[in-house]
Amino acid sequence: MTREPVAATEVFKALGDPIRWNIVQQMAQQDELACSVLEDTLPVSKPTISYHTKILTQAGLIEVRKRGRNYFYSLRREVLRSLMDEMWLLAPGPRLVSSTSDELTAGRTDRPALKAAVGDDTPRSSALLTW
Amino acid sequence: MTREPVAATEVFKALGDPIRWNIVQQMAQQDELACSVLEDTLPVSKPTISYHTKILTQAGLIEVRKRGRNYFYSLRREVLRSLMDEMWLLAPGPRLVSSTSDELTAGRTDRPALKAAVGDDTPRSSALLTW
DNA sequence: TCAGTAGTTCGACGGCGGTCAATCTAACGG
DNA sequence: CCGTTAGATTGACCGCCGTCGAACTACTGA
Repeated sequence: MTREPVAATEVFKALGDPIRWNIVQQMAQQDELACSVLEDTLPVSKPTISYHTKILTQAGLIEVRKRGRNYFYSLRREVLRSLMDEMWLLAPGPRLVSSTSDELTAGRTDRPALKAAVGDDTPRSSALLTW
Repeated sequence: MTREPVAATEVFKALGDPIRWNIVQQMAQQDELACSVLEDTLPVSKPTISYHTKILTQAGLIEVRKRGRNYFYSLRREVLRSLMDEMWLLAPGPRLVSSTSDELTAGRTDRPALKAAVGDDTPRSSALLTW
C-alpha cells in the first residue's frame, strides 16, 4: 500500500531482473495484463510469478486489481516517469521524443514474447531527437 | 572492455544498489571523480569500493582513467540516456526539460554527501514540463 | 634502491534473492 | 454444497551479492 514515493534504488532493483523487466514491457503494451498471460509467456512456475509481481508492487511499479478469481496488473507509468526525471538530472541532453508513434499506439496484433524470449533485451528502434 | 551495448537489466541491476547509485550521483556532479574521494565519502572499505566500481564499469556506466597511481572515474551519460530512451518507450508523456539549470551547471561549492548520507534518495526539485 | 602509498585481487563469510513443490484461500460452476 | 480452478503463501534449498582483512601490484619520492 506504499503510497509514499519509493526510493530510486528500490525501483532500479525491481527492474534489474530479466523476468521482471519482461513483465513491465508486456504491461506497457497491453495496458492491463491478466496474470494468466504471464503464466503462459514466462518460463517460470506460478509461485515465482507471484513473487516477482509482489516485488514490482512493492516498488510501486504496478497496480493490482482483483476481478472474481482473476488478477489483473497494470503499469504505473508515473513511477517510471519520475525515475526518468531523476536520471535526467544526472544526464541531461537530447531526448527521443517521437519514435514513429505507430509503434506505441497501433494495435499490437502480433503476439509478443513467448517462453524462451525472456532474455530479449535488444533495444527497439528509435527516431527523432530533440531537447 | 565490452563496447557492445549492455543489456538494460544489467544496467538497472548496477543502479539498484544504494552505494553504487550514490557513486553515480557524485560522478554526475563532479564530472571526473578521484577514487580517493569515494573512500572519503562512502562508509565502506577500499575493497568494497573497488568491487562496486567494477560492477559499474561492467555495466558500461563509468569509464576508468589511470593517472600515475591514482584512478579517476567518469560517468558515461550516453548509457544513462539510452536507458532513459528505452524506458520512455514504455511510459511516454510529458518530460521535465529545464530544471532551473543553475542547479545543474552552477559551481557546486558545497561538499556533497558525507559518510552517513548514502541513503539520501530524496528526489531533487523539478520544474517546467513539456512533451 | 627502497620504504610508503593507492588501489586492485584474493579468499572467506553471512545474508539475501530467485526458484519450486506443497499447501492454503477464495471464487466459480454445477 | 462440493469439486475445480486461479493465484497467493509457506518452507526449503542454493547460488550469488556485498562485505572485509590480508596479500599483492604499481607507482612515487627521497
